[in-house]
Formats: sequence, C-alpha cells, structure tokens
Amino acid sequence: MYHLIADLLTAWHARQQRALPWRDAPPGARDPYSVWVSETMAQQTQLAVVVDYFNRWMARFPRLESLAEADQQEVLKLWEGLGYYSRARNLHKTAQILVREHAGELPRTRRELLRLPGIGEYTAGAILSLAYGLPEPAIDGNVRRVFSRLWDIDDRIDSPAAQKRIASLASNLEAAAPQPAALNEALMELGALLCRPRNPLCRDCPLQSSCMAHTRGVQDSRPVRAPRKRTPHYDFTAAVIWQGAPDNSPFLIARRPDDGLLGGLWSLPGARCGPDDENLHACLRRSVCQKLGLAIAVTEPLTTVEHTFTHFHMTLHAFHARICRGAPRAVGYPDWRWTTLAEAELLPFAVPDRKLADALRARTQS
DNA sequence: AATTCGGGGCA
DNA sequence: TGCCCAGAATT
Repeated sequence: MYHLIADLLTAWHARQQRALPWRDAPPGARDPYSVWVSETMAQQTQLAVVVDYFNRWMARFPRLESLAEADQQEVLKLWEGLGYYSRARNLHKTAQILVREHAGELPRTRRELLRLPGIGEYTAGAILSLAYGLPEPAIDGNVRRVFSRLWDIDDRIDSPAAQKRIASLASNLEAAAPQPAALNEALMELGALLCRPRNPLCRDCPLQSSCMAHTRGVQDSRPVRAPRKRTPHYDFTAAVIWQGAPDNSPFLIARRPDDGLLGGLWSLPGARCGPDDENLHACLRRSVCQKLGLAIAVTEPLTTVEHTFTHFHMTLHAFHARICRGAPRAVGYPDWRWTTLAEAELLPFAVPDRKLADALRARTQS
C-alpha cells in the first residue's frame, strides 16, 4: 500500500511539479541556505507570493555569511509586506549564530536544527530532506490535508490523535519511498495543485483509487478544522508630529519593539485605544506622552485607514500634531527619528503605515 | 491547549 | 466576508 502510493506520487511529481527559483537541483541535493530561506518565507504564505521576495533576497544575501553581516533594518526592508516579521529577525539572528558557532553551516540533525530561532519541526524536516537528502518527514498543512483525505481522518486536524496518526503514516510512507526527499515535495505539491482545501481536483489525482475520503465522497469535509473565533475590532490612533510647519518639515517616526506586532518596523507613534481613553485625541496624547515623553497638541485629522490582521480588524485614525512641551525620548520605543516622505521610502514600514504615508503624499502634492 | 503573529488571494 | 496559506514561539 505505502509502496504503491509512494511510487504513484513520485511519478506524478516528476511530470507535474512547478518550476520555482529554489528548485534548481533535485530534492535532496539543494543548497541548505536556499532551502532554509525559501521554507521560512513559505511559512503560512502562498508560494506565488514568495517567489519575488526570494529572488530579491538571494540577490542581496546570496550566502549565509552575507546575511549574518547585514543590518537588521535592511533585512526587514527586504521582508516588508511579507508579514510575520519575526521570521526575518530570526533568519538574521540564526545566521549570526551559525557563523559564530557552527562554521556558517546549517546542522544536519533535527535536534540541533530545532534549537535555532525560527526553525520548528516542519522547517527542520524540510532542510534535512530537501537539502541533505535524509529520510526525514516534513509535515506541513498540505501534507496534513492530503493524509486526512487519503485515510479519511475524522478527528480534528489539530488534535493530538490526528497529529500522531499523521506522523505515523508519514513515517511509514517515507520508509517506502525510493527517494524520501522527492516524496516530501510531491506530497506538498499534490496538496497545493490538486488536493486543495476547496474544490480538490480528484479527477486528475494519481491517488484517487487509494483515497478513502474520495471513495466515501467526503473529501470536501476533510480535514476537520477547529471552529474559528470571530476577529475583534479595535480602534488605533497615529500622529504626524511635525518638527516645524505642517506639510513642510520633517515629522516623527518610531521603531517598534522587536517583540510584539510588526516588531522592528517603523511607524507613526500612536496606540490602540484603551477603555480609559475618553476619545481618539486623548488616546493619542496619552500614548505619545508615555512612549516618547512628549506633550503634544492634536490638530486636524489626516485620514482613516482600515486594515485586517489575522486575529483582529483595525481602524487607524491618523491626526496632525505639534509638540507643546519636551523633546522626544526613546521610552516605549527602542528608537525614534525625524524623517521625510522621501527618506521614509528607504525604511521598513508595515502596510497600515504605508497607507498613511500615501495619504500624506497626496496632501502635499495637492 | 490556546494565543499571538501579516498579508494577500480567492471563492 | 470568511477561509487558508510548505508554521513557530509563547503563555
């Protein structure tokens, strides 16, 4: 059974796999650094989005050593817009650890890989198999979905029972595969191209006659997902604090702490509105006082921006402001600076702050 | 075991 | 709109 599935899958993959920039060598014989970067970018991110980021990244940081020597701001700038910024900070940090303690090479054991920031069970397995050719499973969301259908697993996909079952099945399949690395990639490719979350293309699937969910006609209700919570809505504020005359002088930006939302990126100072804030102006005065040690006067509104994160929806209210008293100090932020619209292009900002910059630019041009 | 952490693509 | 994506780290 396992041999049949492994052979069918491998043959299908040899014909149908997509061309991707990191697939420049057969699975099992790739540059470990390229595998690590591409797999990290691919975490919770569709490959179609990753391709351009990967190419830009490898052009600027072709080797692990060049990444280790880079400035964190430049690393984040290359990641700007891709999301989950701890991935970029951890790549940078781990590159420095590897140069310092591991001769600039990625380890060849799961135990050592798992100690490195940003490398979990999946990414460790992907590096071990796709780069080093070792018979290690690499279980991602695609593989879980494919297995839940092949064996019609009706436990919730995130339950311990389902996880154990899938790990066991993956291990058996891996042992039956002629090329374990190719099998891992084939499982993921099948999940991405045919065994999709919605509207799976069972007609074209090489495993159709082996698939229990298809036989029972329940492929559309596999995997069984956990119910999702409604995403809450929060109001945020941001201030354009002008150094001199509005629209015609530098304004203040702050770098966000490495831990937490959008860590390490620059943004306009501000905060989420709390229960103690009487209104948006009060929220803004409070947060700028707490985080920059600055008393400001909020003047006219700039714009309002909507943005949806994974776990909440944000309405961002931006205002113009001027300093009443004090000078900026890095209290609640690790850093701050005066900047201009032109200069801000070169710094890493998250999407909501890019939208504010666009509104500011539209203003000064009119 | 449950949360946190981005952003875009797509029905 | 909601769902999901080649997950990891934290609580």
